Amino acid sequence: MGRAPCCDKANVKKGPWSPEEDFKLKSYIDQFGTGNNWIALPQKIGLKRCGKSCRLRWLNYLRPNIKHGGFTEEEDNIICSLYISIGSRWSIIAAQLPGRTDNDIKNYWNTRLKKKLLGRHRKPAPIPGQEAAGEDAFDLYNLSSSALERLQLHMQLQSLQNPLSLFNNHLQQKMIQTLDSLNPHQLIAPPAFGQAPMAEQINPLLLDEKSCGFAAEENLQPVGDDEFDCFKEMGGVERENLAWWCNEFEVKSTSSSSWDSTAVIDHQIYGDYDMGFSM
DNA sequence: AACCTTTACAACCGCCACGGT
DNA sequence: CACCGTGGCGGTTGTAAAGGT
Repeated sequence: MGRAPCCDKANVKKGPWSPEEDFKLKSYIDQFGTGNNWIALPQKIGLKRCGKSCRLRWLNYLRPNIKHGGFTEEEDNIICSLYISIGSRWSIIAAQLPGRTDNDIKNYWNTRLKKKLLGRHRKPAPIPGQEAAGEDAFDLYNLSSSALERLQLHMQLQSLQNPLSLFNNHLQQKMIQTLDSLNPHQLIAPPAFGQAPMAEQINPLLLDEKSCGFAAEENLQPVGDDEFDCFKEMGGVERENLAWWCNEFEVKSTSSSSWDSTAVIDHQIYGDYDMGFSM
């Protein structure tokens, strides 16, 4: 037996909110508050809406000091930094951006930022019979799409900062090949791990006050024991083997090397990714 | 002008956590 | 301790607008 619905679906209006509905909801909440009961609220004010729908409407559009659109470059930086480190925890990300809602940020990421930063991945044809050996090979395919996306994004950011390092590192090249040719039957051979960056270069990518100025804010949950969620998914990979992932990532909020995709085009690092997206 | 595709964003859905009973 | 109701969250869908052919 399934759970009971939160409201009577048959008698509930769906779709876009009318100005009248907005007015009813807003003026009631302004006057009486939500009463800590969203489910009962629409009945009180005579709205044929689900309580959840009322809550969403209020939180995303009607409550005071909500900003829509016009994301600044600084906000872009914060969203990207947090997405890399904690993934799609939009509510946490939204908590760092006053006036922004998780829904807004999620939409913005999915429709614009992601394309701007990652480009469009041209799915390659599978290569028959190509398999890599190695007893400690790890299967990138088993990473979630979110984790892959974050790895890819991180590599992109690293290339922005230090384009030459990309070509000096065998593993990174291997990873790029793998991301390009990924299919369910392929494994990647274990790379040579003697080329990890020096220890002092390793930055666990925790966003600190110095670089971003928001790590100390109370709403930001710790990213974990100085590692990325996406790295945690690679259970079979030894931590030190991933050291190269952690080349210092500096939020480039002060220089011209911002998140502008044109910088990436110059380097032509990812030929398989269309970085020509412009906003 | 008509049609098709892409983009942007509002809204819905279902799952999960939590507090009250 | 189990159950229930609710809030919160992230993923997904629907759709209008914009752009392209």
